Order: sequence, then structure tokens, then C-alpha cells
Amino acid sequence: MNKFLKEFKDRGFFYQCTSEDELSKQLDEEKIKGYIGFDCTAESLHVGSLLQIMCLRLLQKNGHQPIVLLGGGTTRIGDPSGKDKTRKILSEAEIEKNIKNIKNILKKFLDNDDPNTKPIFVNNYTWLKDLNYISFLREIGKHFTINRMLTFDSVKLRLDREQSLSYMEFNYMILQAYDFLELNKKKNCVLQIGGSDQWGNIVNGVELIKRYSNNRTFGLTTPLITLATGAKMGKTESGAIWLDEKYLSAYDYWQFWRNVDDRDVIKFLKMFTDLNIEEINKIKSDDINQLKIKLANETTTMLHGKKAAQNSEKAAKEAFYNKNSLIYSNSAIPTIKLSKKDVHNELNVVELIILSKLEKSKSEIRRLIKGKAIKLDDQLITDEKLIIFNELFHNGYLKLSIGKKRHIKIQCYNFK
RNA sequence: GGAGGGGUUCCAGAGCGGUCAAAUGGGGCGGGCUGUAAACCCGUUGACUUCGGUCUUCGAAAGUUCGAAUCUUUCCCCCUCCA
Repeated sequence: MNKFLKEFKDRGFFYQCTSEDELSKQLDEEKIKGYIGFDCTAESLHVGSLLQIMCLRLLQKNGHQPIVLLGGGTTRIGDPSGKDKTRKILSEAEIEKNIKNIKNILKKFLDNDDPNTKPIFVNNYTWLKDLNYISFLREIGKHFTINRMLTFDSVKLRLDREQSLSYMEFNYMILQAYDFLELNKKKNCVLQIGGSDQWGNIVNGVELIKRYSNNRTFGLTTPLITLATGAKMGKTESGAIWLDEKYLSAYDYWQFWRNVDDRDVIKFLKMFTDLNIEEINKIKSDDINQLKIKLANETTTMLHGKKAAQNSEKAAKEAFYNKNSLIYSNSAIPTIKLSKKDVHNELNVVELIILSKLEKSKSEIRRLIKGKAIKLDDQLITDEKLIIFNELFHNGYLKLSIGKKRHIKIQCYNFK
């Protein structure tokens, strides 16, 4: 089997392929271009898209060139796959902003220097915006039968549940197929990779290209990643695991990986790190926590850099293992600064926590205090009326802990 | 177009004039046990509070009533069946 394809499988990326043997053969014979489309509905990408990104990296690693399609056009329509309801339609400005943001994140993960493999970024709006309806129907539309389109899951599910599917959304799969055709014509792209929910859309593209130009192309899908708990990857109760530091700090990103379920560790090491697959297979999981730290370091380094990863690890050590030690300015624990005007003589714990922005409801904070969750410099707080005074701070710093996992350093000089 | 059923707190889903900030389950959060894991047990889960209470919530608006998530009217949205 082809090297790329083998690693693709070994790492757990593989779900379905249109014709595996032939793809393998073609990959052996030449360096190809493969594309993945990213939805631009959100302002940033979260870990739910990480597997897709890893696929792009794997292409590069094997000398193939990835094409990143940022769906400026199709985002204006909305993919009905896996959706119960029509999505809200974004404004032009929002979409443009999202595309820019997402592109920057992808660049962090990809090698942008090697001219043979550096990613090609395309926006399908450039070719979709000027389509002529009549000629599109005549050239492209004739290759699609409604009979067949009705059998695709994305459509069928909606219809079965008697949820409305607009004509606009119904056309999404045709446009995605057309994207593939366009990339095949213009860039000689022969492979589309996507999540398993994209299978129908991808197959449509492969078939359209076959009918239109008799070219051979391939589709490859990745499985839907679920956590051991059954939840979808990417979103937690406290918010999505964003890949953008603006929305999620490197420390919190590190913590996400540090806290994965035991059962997911090896799987994630394979999927989301560059560690050699044989090495991972050799690991005996006698120290699962060490592995989790490894996972957190690798993933954080890949996205935020080595320094950020080291800092996060250091901060975690301080927060979880150096109990009862005072916090100083060189601590890596996330810091919030209080300005003098925030602070007055009567400031109590509850207000302090509000100022720290760790919680926004006073009732919730009072509940937490009653539940023995709040600590200042590892001292349990039991009185919600406690007034914050100067002696609590050591060299202007105070550690605030909420529960076992949330620790923050509060900095305030000249506290009264 | 005709006939019914429904919209409840993060989700599912009870309530059907006062005892309802609203059962129960899930999820979340916190505590315990541990390993920053899982499982399990316990607590908690609208906001504000001088801890006495106060204020805002049951699709939207108006009304009946001492009192409405619960009754009436209009409107919006969803579902089922018939044409």
C-alpha cells in the first residue's frame, strides 16, 4: 500500500475511500494535489477541524501538495449535512473576516516554505460568484439527477424528519461537486478529503468530474471523532476548544489535552501529534499521566510553539503540585491585573472574583464558597463577606483557585 | 384549504388557577474517593440580597382574577391527519 495511505490508516484517519487501490497506485506514481474545504461559518477553527488539518500535514509530509479551499461561496449557502435547521446566513463582511482568520490558523500548522508542497489557498467565491445560471444548468446541472440527490443522507434526513430544506441548501452539494471540478480543471487536483459527513458531497464531485471530463479523481473521508464519553470532539460546556489564542489561551489548550480521557490518549497521540507511529505503538501505558503531558506538549507546540507549551507545563506544575507555595511574578500561571481604581477598601472576595472575570454571577460565587470551592493562596474561603486586605498579597500577588482546576494569579500593587 | 396536537428554565420532559423559580432524567458546576482520568457517592444548577426577602422567567402581546406557566382573545412558529 502507498506510504501516505498506510500512515493515513495507521493513524486512524481513514473512514472511506472511493477506490482505494487505484488511489494508492496513483499516489505511488506521482505527487498529487489534494484538497480539503473549510467551512467559514465560525470566526475561528476549533479542535473539531484538527483532524482535517492533520490530513493536510500528512499530504505535505509525503511530498503532496495540499489545496485549502476556504468556502467563501458555499458558506453563503450553508451546508445542510448534519444540520437539522437552516443555518443563519452570514454577511459578506463576516465571511471575509472569518476567511482571513482561518487562513492564519492553517498557516501555523502547515509548511509554507517548500515550493512543491506549500499550501495553495483558494476561495470558491472567485468562481462561484460569476456563474451564469442557464449555462451552469446546461453544463453542470444536466449531470445530476434529482432521483439520486434525494438518496443522499444530507437530503434524506431532512426530508424524513419533514424538516424544510430550501432549494438553496439543496444546491449545496452541486456547488461542492463543482468546486472539485474547478480545482481539477485549473489545478489538476485529484483528491478531496473530508469528514465522513462529507461523503455524499465528495462522491458527487468525483462523479461529476468523471462525466464532465472523464478524469479520474478520488475521495477520502475521515471518521467522526468522538470522545470516550461519547461527546463530539471540539466543544465543551465551557465553550469550544478554539485554535485561536484570541479565543482560547495556550494554557487552556494545553489543559484540554492534559485532561483527555485515559481511553483516548493513544488514539489522540496517533492522530494529533507527529510522533512516530511505531514509537506510539510500543508505548506501554504504565504512566498514563506522563503520556497526557506528552500529548499536551506536542499538540500545544504544534499550534502555539514550544515556548508556550513549556510555559503551560510549568504553570500546570505550579498550579497542581506546588501547593502552599507563594506565587511570584515569574510564575507561569495566567495572570490578571487589577487596576487601582478597581480596588477599594471594602472589596470582598465575591467582588474580587467578579473582577477576575472567572465567574460572572455573584450567586454562583456564593454557591461555590458554600461548596468549599474557593481558595486564596490555597486557603479555603468559607466566608463570602471576607474583605480583601493588603496582607493577603505577597509581593503584589495572590493566587485564586476555583475548584481543583481553575487557578489564576491576581496581580495588584499598592493594595490598600 | 379542512380537522386536531403543541411551543416550559442548557437539553429532554412533567405541571394545567394559589403550596411553582416550576417534578424527574440528562448535561454542567462543586465536594468526596483518586491520578488534573474513568466509575461511584453527595451537594448544587435564574439574578440580586443587609440572608428577612426582592426582582425577572414558562412562544409574543393584550385581558379575566385578590392571585396565571396554568383561563380568554389575537398574533407568530412547529407537528400530526385529511384534501
